[in-house]
Amino acid sequence: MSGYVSDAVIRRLPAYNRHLRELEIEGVAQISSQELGERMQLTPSQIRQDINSFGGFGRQGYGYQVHELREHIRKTMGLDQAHRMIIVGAGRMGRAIANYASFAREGFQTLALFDADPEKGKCATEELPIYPVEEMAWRVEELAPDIAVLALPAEHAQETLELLYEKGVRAIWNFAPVDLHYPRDMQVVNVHLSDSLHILSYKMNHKDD
Amino acid sequence: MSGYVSDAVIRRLPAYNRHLRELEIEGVAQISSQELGERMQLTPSQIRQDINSFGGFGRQGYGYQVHELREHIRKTMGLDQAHRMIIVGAGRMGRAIANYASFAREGFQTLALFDADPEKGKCATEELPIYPVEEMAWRVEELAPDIAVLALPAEHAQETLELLYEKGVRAIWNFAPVDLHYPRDMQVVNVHLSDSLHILSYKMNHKDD
DNA sequence: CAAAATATTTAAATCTGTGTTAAGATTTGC
DNA sequence: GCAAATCTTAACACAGATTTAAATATTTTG
Repeated sequence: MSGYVSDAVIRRLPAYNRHLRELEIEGVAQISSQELGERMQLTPSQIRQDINSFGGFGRQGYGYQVHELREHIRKTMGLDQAHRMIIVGAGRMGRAIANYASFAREGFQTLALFDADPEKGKCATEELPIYPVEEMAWRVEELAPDIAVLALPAEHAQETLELLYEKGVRAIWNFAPVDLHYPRDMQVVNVHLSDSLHILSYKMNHKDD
Repeated sequence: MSGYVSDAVIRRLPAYNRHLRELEIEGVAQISSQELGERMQLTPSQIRQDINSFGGFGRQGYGYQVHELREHIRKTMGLDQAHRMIIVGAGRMGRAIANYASFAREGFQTLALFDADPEKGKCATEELPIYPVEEMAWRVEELAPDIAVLALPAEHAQETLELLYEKGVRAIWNFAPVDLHYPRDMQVVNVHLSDSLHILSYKMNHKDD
């Protein structure tokens, strides 16, 4: 049990969490790999192998305890801990993320936004402060966020990452359409919206396969 | 040359397009897999194999013509054609997408938004109409979009997809945190923001690997 | 200008990670 | 206690990435 967790499994962990949460809400206490597989559109064998790789409990002839399994996954993903976020770039995307309530509910608290033009887009009813980028260096030291969201123009993403690294930030959630370079001890996850839309476009052009 | 294009390559196509575009802007006319590999953080061999799989010409002892290669990739991805989009859900995310200028520049035109409460969020300076969801059925027939963006609560995503399918929409860009079921002749690409953030959280908890 | 050296892609072979299948082991429920 | 259900583990198969060898183009040099 509980050995090396492969990349492929890590990418599926959030889906497990999501589906198990639904099951909990529905009041399902236990489930078999067969049934879970149908819901998640995965083969039962893959589910068994996945779950086994990060700590295999599951009772033979019985299935998995929904709550127990979910708690284990949540802990593995670090979702039992609170996270402090800042958002760099207060355009529509930055503000949309800032106000996406479910992140806060899951323990990802947004502390502040930064923008080159802090006045823009004031209309939205938000209680979060928008600071000018010039203040970022010292404010970051003060706020001590552990995650920074990059929702700014591609051309400023790399330099911003470097400043944030200097100030102690070690995790980046990047929405800028650029491939960043970063030190080994920094964690970066990209959300390349444009890429994603282009893949849809590709698939539309190749319905046959 | 030009045989089966693997899924892994398809996911990398947008990155190729992005980097080649940058090279074009910089005025670079030709490039070797070696040099491109450094920029993209891929091994030169992978780049050569990738490019070869979707029609590879590149001149031996010379490299690839930047413009020619990019045009080929753009055509492969269907980016030479215009696309008509509607957005279902006019919350912050929906409106952020609607106003993301670069999509329009790339030929993805947003025609309209739909929302259960069409009055909400009127402050943003937008020229796009927001229609009530009740009108979706007939409006979709009239507008004839080829892509629908789902930026609505998870619980309404599946039924909306089904209605859209009925009305002829065959491509979905899904932002709702749910795994949709859909017919074989429909193309769906997911942007699971929450999942992506959770993966970042996981990585922060496992810096060692 | 021809021949050798260099750079670079192409194509085939190998390796690695991931998913699937199948056999074995454990628990449940009657 | 036995049959059915279900997980666990190991073996197998496949896709994707890397390495190696071969082919071809360009540049250099005498």
